Order: sequence, then C-alpha cells, then structure tokens
Amino acid sequence: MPELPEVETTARLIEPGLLGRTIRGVQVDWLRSLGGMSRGKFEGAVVGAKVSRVWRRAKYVVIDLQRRGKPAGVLLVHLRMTGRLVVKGKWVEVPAYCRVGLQLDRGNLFFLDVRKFGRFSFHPESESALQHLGPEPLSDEFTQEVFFEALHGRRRAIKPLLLDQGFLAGLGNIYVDESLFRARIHPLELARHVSRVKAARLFEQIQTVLREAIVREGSSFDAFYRTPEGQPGSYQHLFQAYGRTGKPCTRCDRAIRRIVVGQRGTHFCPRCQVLSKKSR
DNA sequence: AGCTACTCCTGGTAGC
DNA sequence: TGCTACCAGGAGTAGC
Repeated sequence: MPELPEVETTARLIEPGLLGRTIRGVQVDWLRSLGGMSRGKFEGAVVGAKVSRVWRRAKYVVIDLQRRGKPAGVLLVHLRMTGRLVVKGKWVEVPAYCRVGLQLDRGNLFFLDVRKFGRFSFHPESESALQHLGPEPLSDEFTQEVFFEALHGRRRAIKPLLLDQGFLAGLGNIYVDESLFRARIHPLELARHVSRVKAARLFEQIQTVLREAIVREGSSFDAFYRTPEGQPGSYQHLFQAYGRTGKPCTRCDRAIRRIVVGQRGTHFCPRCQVLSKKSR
C-alpha cells in the first residue's frame, strides 16, 4: 500500500508530464473520490488552472495550481490502499478503475483506484488541509532529540504511534514493521519506555528504510502498487518482517510472528524484539 | 489521552 | 466449475 516512498516515487515520476500543463476538462466517475465536493464545483475550481509544482507531503501528492501566475489552490491526492496516478499522452481509452480524469492541454492525468478509498480533492490552499500532519521523517526538523522527546511524553504503544500521521508523517504498516524490526523494538513497547539508545536506533532505521525504499521506487508485492510508468518497485525484496510470517528471522532464525495491533497485521521476531517488563 | 470498533470498498483466494 | 465467506487495510469517526 502506498506509503511515503511510493508517494514520493509517484510525485517525482508524474511531475515532468504535468508541469506547465493547463487543465482543459475533468471526468469524474466516482464522486466520493472528490472528498465531498460536487462535480460542478470541482470542475469550476480546476478547469483553466495551470500546474506549477508537483510535490509530496506525508502520503499526499500535492499538485499546486496557478491562474495568471498567481496561486489558485491545490489538488491533494491520497492513494490510500490501491490508488494510482498515471499520465498518458494524447489519445487514450480511459484505463480500468479510473475514478477521476483530468484532460490537459497536452495529455491526461488519471486517478485509478480499485477499492475507492483514495481521494483526489481540491483545496483553496494547502496549509490548512495539511496542518494536522506531523513532521516529515526525512526533514531537518526531525532530529533524534525531537524524536526522543516526543516519544517520552506518550503512553501509547510504539506501533500505533508511528502510524499516527499527526505524530510522524508518511509511515504506514509496512515501513513501521520494517523499522521496528531493524531497531529491535517490540511493536507493543510503550513509547515512554523506549530508551534513548533504542530511540536513536529507531530514528536511524526509519530514515534508512525510507531512503532505501525511495531509491528502489517503493514496494510491490500484490497486484496494486506500480509506479506511474507501470513498473513495480523493488523494496519488497528487502523485507525482513512484513509478510514473512513463519519464515526465519534474518538475524536469529526464529520464525517471524504475526499479531494484530490496532486492527493491523503486525510482523516481528519474538526473539529479537522483546517486550520490556514495564510495557507488559 | 488513547483505546476499540466500525466504516468505506473490491479483487483474490481458500474452502467446499 | 461455481458458489460463499473472508481477508487486506489508511484514516476518519463514534463511544467509552
């Protein structure tokens, strides 16, 4: 499922086909993808606008729009489970599972989404729509010290906390499991009981996992995530925990266990990731 | 504050 | 073969 590395890859790969393009028309095949806006309002907001920038914040692809050189709102695209963005050239038949399409002065942008959880929504400006999000894990403002202090005040288990986009932006189920595995921290360890040493390890592993996954253009292991060019990512070959239930731990050979934490499948090594007594 | 349960969705697959 | 039941899950929300 698309998390920070997959969304980063998507934003990077669609940008060349969108930059400077003007939106000529819209096609909406699933109204709820617009996140509550009517078809007519959406059309009025975007038709005639020009794309000035494509970037990523948390798990959102952000498409900045302009009119006559001035900011004219943003499109926020959240891929959720099965969303994809694809830029196609001149003539196309509409791809399967297309929920929203933008006809451009050159080419088309399609939002495809099998399960319809994703969103393709217009906002007058990005700040208020993105203000609920925590720090970017690869930004300068996110430091070891900031991370340790933030963990210190929380009584929640570490995994649900890392999945909370208001605490830290961009991580999802896969990269949380991988980061906790590499840092040797049990997913149910209470955040306040994560020592300074372990917090430093987790900080490093979160950044390492994300950077490596970006280089590999994300993870593809089922029929869903593909880059906008249709290629699978390759980080799934480096999974050590996620989806490896029953397989040997790469460090100690013990079988990887699967439990459910906050309704999410959670994978860890019961020997390497031990729950401290305080957190039991 | 932070937990659980529920909702939204559908393709794939296991079981019969 | 063809059917049903169940599974995956990000984020928002309700209720405790």
